[in-house]
Amino acid sequence: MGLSNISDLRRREIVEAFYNTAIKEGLESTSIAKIAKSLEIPPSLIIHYYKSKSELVTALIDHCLELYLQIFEKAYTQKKKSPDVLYALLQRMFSKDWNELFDDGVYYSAYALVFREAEVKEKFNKIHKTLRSKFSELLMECDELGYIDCKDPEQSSNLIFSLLDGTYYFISMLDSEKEQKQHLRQSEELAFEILGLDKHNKN
Amino acid sequence: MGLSNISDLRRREIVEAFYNTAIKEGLESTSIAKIAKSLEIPPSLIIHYYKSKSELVTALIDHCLELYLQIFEKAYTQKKKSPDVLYALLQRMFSKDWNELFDDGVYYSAYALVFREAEVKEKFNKIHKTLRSKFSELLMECDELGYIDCKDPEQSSNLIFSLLDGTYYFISMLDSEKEQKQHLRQSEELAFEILGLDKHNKN
DNA sequence: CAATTAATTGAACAATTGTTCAATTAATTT
DNA sequence: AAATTAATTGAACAATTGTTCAATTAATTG
Repeated sequence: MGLSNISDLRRREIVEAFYNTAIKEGLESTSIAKIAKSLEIPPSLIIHYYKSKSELVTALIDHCLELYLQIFEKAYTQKKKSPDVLYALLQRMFSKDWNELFDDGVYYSAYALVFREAEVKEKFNKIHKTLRSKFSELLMECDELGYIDCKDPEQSSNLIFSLLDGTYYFISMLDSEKEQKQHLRQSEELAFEILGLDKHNKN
Repeated sequence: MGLSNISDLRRREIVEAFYNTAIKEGLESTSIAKIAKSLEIPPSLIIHYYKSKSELVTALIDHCLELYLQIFEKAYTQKKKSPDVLYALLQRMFSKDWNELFDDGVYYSAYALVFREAEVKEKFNKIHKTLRSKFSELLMECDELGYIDCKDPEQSSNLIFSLLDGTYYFISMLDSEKEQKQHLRQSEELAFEILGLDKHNKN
């Protein structure tokens, strides 16, 4: 990472403090003063690195989306053979620990901005499309190897992501972990079906 | 509706002004003063009807969820035979006009509170479970009539809702209506498949 | 070391936040 | 019509909001 000079370090430090404060207090009710307090610096120093609040919010969204992207990237580079990658990835995607890699509260707050700020909409759109097309490529490879039965990889990718996003959306409302896991299992099963795979008869 | 006395009317009026202001300005940056301004009343009158801001937010969430519920309820009571209801409902659910019945920006902002306020979490949970179980009942009826092939209606209901929610989540990031519709069509198709139905060969 | 650039501080700013309260007007009841 | 209750107003509140700016300290360069 090219965080050479002290300026870039401070900038990152500030955004991370923003992120951590937002987890506890909520994105919209996290003020510059609160971030400053958590870093034990004066608020004016924050404005020295980010000219305005909205610039800071933009930086946070970039930070979040980058983090989100990295979580996926990591999964792709773990194993070698495409089918192994796919199998491991699917299993992780539809699991609780995957979900806990990232704070959903902050994420949804940021997501709400999509409806008012075109720039934010674009950012989210870009990341999600990247994720889907990467997954689509993986599906294509697996299909060529005869590991899955997938006529339209792009479509399957979309469906699996929609299913995934919708599942996380729903389980966030649930209190019991048991229920959450049950829903994840159901969705995972359907994901495997979409790909013409039987989860427990890995062939 | 039992909105007899002037007090209840005012209360509703205030919440609706809140909702409408939040559509434009965002939920979190809609202040009591702004709501008051839009109604041309002093802020103190709002606090007279809702003791605090958080009480007002609670009322808005109730309003939103009620609205959301009503949209579904309406669909159930339109036709008589279960299969017709199901077919019409599915088609509407996965359509753009359905999506436009409600402001998603406000909805997601409210949803973000799920992660910090247990009370809000409970409310959302309740509504969504109600919706899913109602739909599940409908599936059961349709299955008994041999219209669909559905081993586990509850599970199918969950999957279809997850798919639906995830689809709306994604298309909110898209600019072009064409793309949005395409994704909706894909998801709708899968929904029909889940139920063992062929959309265009209605039998 | 001197000079320059960058980082940090603290005081001050107007505007807005949610909320309180006493005073006034309007509606309802006796 | 008088008395009581409810609705509405406007002024005031301390606290916090984002932001500016001049002054000071620290780091880097010549």
